[in-house]
Amino acid sequence: MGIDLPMRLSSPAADESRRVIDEMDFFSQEKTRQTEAHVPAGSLGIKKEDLTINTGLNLLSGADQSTVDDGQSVADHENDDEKGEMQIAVMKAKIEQMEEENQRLKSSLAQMNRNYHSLQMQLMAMMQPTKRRNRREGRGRGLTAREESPEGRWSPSRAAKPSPPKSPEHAQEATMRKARVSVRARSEASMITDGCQWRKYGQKMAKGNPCPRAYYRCTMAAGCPVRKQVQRCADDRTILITTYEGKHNHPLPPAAMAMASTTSAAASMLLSGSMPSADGLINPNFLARAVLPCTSSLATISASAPFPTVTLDLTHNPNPLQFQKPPAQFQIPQIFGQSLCSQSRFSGLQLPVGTGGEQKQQSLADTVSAATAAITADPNFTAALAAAITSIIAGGNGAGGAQQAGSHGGGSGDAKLGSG
DNA sequence: CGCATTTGACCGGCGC
DNA sequence: GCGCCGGTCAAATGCG
Ligand SMILES: [Zn+2]
Repeated sequence: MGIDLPMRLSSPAADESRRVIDEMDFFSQEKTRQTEAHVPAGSLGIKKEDLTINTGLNLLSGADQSTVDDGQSVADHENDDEKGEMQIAVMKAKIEQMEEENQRLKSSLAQMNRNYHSLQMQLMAMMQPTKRRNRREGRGRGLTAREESPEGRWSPSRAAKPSPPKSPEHAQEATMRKARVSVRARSEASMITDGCQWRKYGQKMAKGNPCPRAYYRCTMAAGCPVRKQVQRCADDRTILITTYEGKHNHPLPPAAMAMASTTSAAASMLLSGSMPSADGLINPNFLARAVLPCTSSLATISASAPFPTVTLDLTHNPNPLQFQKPPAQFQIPQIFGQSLCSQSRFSGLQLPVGTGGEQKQQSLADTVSAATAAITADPNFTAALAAAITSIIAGGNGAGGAQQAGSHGGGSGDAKLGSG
């Protein structure tokens, strides 16, 4: 019946299943991260995604079956009705078995999907229900009674600051959140393309700077806490300073991945300043090289600000200003300072930036993306970085930045920590 | 119509 | 307490 379905389903079905797997993977991660959250037994509908998934499975097993069947029938050819019937019976039995298994898988998947959607619902519920309180309702912001709980919106970053950490886990998050990574790159464009989608939510005139500062937030996923601010250097307007804050909530496109894991890695490491002494000897060096393998750039850590800030300098700018910039730096940076100033594989990084509007798609060639791509291109680095970060973070105090790096290089993860 | 950007108002922290 | 300042919000507006 339905068995003679396409055998060519290979590509589309495979695609489908792959996507499914991705989802499940993501789901599992999410689940892991959210296990603590209590599950309100609510009605959650199964969307068509379920159908899609099931269909895919059916197709797969069906195709398998049909293939076998064809072979058999051809081989047996003719005569021997009994034999043929036997065969048919056997085949039917097999088919039934397959169907059973299919059913099991189906239900299993359905279950998983339910869980997934449940979690998603919870997430949505956490993000949206409060929506916005009517704050500037009557001109006075706090005047109107707050009917809704002050929580509910994606409070984390905001609320994390003043309130004391409730658990060590939170402490870790808070620490991470404080971290910032700023990237300075040469770019004509108003904003560098880093693979993420950003929505502008504000713009201010900086004090000593004629150029305004723009505030963006990540829109790739609902509730993604990542923010970034973009500002042009006052002295050299060709230099764009992008400061990232927070960690992404969701899987990232490959282009953004390296960037994110890089920054996240740097941040994580720097924040874990309390690195265990033994490891401390090795890790910093490794990370120093890992974070920006062969870049003619500088990475500095500034402790002057309330939050630790990692600055990646991709400008390769002879301009002495940036070198003398921060008078108050930690001693840690020497590690970075040294090891990061070398080689010049990236020297041409100046940035092609399509000033014309049409090249948008190619504008991936923006500075950061270039660096990112180059970094990504080196599997060894990625894997090693992932492994390193994962081990450090996880071993240290929680899954903070490991999430990104880990998810990326996860597969080939355990590469060459010792290669350096 | 739904989305993103613009833009003035507002808030909390900080220094005076 | 007041005002400045950096950061954020959300109505209005623009755009596809
Ligand atoms: Zn994000």
